[in-house]
Amino acid sequence: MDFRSDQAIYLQIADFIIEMILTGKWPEDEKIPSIRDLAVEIEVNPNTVMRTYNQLQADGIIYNRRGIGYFVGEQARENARAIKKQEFINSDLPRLFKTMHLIDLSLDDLELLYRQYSENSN
Amino acid sequence: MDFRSDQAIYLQIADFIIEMILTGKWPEDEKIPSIRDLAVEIEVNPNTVMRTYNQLQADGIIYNRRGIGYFVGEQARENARAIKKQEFINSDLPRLFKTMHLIDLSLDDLELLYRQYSENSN
Amino acid sequence: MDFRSDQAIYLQIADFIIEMILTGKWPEDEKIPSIRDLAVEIEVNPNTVMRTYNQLQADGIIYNRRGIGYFVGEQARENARAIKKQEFINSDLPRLFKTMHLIDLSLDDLELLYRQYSENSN
Amino acid sequence: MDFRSDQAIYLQIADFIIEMILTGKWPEDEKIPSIRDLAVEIEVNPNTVMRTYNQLQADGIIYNRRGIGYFVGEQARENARAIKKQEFINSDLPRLFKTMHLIDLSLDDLELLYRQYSENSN
DNA sequence: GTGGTCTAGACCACC
DNA sequence: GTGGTCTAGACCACA
Repeated sequence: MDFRSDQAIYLQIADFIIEMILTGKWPEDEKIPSIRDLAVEIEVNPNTVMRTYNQLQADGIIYNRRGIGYFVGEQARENARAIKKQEFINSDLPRLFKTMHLIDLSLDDLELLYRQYSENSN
Repeated sequence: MDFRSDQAIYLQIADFIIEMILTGKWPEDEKIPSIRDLAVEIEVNPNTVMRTYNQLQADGIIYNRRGIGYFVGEQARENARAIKKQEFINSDLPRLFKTMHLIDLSLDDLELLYRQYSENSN
Repeated sequence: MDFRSDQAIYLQIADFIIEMILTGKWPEDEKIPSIRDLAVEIEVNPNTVMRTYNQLQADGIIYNRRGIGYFVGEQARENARAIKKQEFINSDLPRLFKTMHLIDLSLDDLELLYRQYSENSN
Repeated sequence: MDFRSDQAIYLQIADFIIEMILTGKWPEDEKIPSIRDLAVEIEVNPNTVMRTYNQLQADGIIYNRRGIGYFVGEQARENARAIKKQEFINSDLPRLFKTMHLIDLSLDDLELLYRQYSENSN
């Protein structure tokens, strides 16, 4: 796993976990890697992973059983998707549209770029 | 002026100035507010405004006449638009599209939201 | 049985057993569930139950006959009540009163809440 | 400042700050000590203080201005008192009353203990 | 100066 | 084994 430098590592780990959940690779109530294991695997300090887990727990996406580990929460997929969607619509989109307007980029242009992106990611 | 906490203030000021230029409110060669005046008006430290002006000058969007002040540069609109566009396509869009995919938001959904946004901003 | 996360599970189990004893549901010299059985019933690790039983035995509330099981001790009710009372007065109450003072809750308010609680628990 | 060992230090610091706010010693919009300063004063690691500030910010009790510091939030007194009160009524009180019942302690007994406590804290 | 992040390593309670 | 807390110290961006 390699990290971008423009965002905190613990947030990028959170995005990774949310992706695992949203794509169904980590189903509901499944145990997720222990803090130590994940830290070793992605080569970061355990404290950094713990910070990620703390936040995801506060968001209701994962939960924790004492001495056992962390688990994917009930309805984590729905919750995570809802949270992400709200964030997206409330804070990303307005900025997106405003920028599009400023740089004179139409919806059609955006559609074109989207198709290019889709092709490249296949 | 109120600032988001997820981006440096000096960058948000830069965006504001670019918006003024792109929308034509500050035309080419027009004097822009002095560092001190702008700092007072938007209630930030003059150092912060200076940082904004320095960067915009480095980008060729504004220029400065010693002892007189800062001015909108020649072809500032074109330059600013080109810079914004590059930024947008290279760094904003990919993450945008990835998020859209994760939260199951289609281009059609986006179009709908765009129309809602357009109506509200009128 | 579901556990709060703000206290060790083995202590919550101890509270449960003490409650059984104080309310007379488990009378003196009666055999209590085996470690294994209780562990299965409340879905915790047997080690955790063992820890509870060890402590209760050390407190003189239960005793154990090798190969047979654990039993409610002689005068377990009196002992348990005395221990709980000491704990309560020495460590719970001071913090309680301090909090009451901070949130501006009077003895009269407390009395009111007590009546509400009594009604609901009937 | 000396800390009990039965609760995390960062939570005890939070309680201290809430007390400062509730008693009016730190009024609304007042700057609170910087992370470093408070850490030096109470002789803990800055990370520990930061943890406290993070939580209080999440609770809406303090807020932060980039590069300047942390401040007592708007209506922090009301919010803090409300949060504390909810916690108290929902989680402390039921346990309190249950324990009182188990150890055969009446409201009158409690009142007596309260008066003793009040005298001692003067 | 301010906070934010990260690492390294320690100790602890708990399961 | 698990997580939770704390320290020490570093580096960074920002105001």
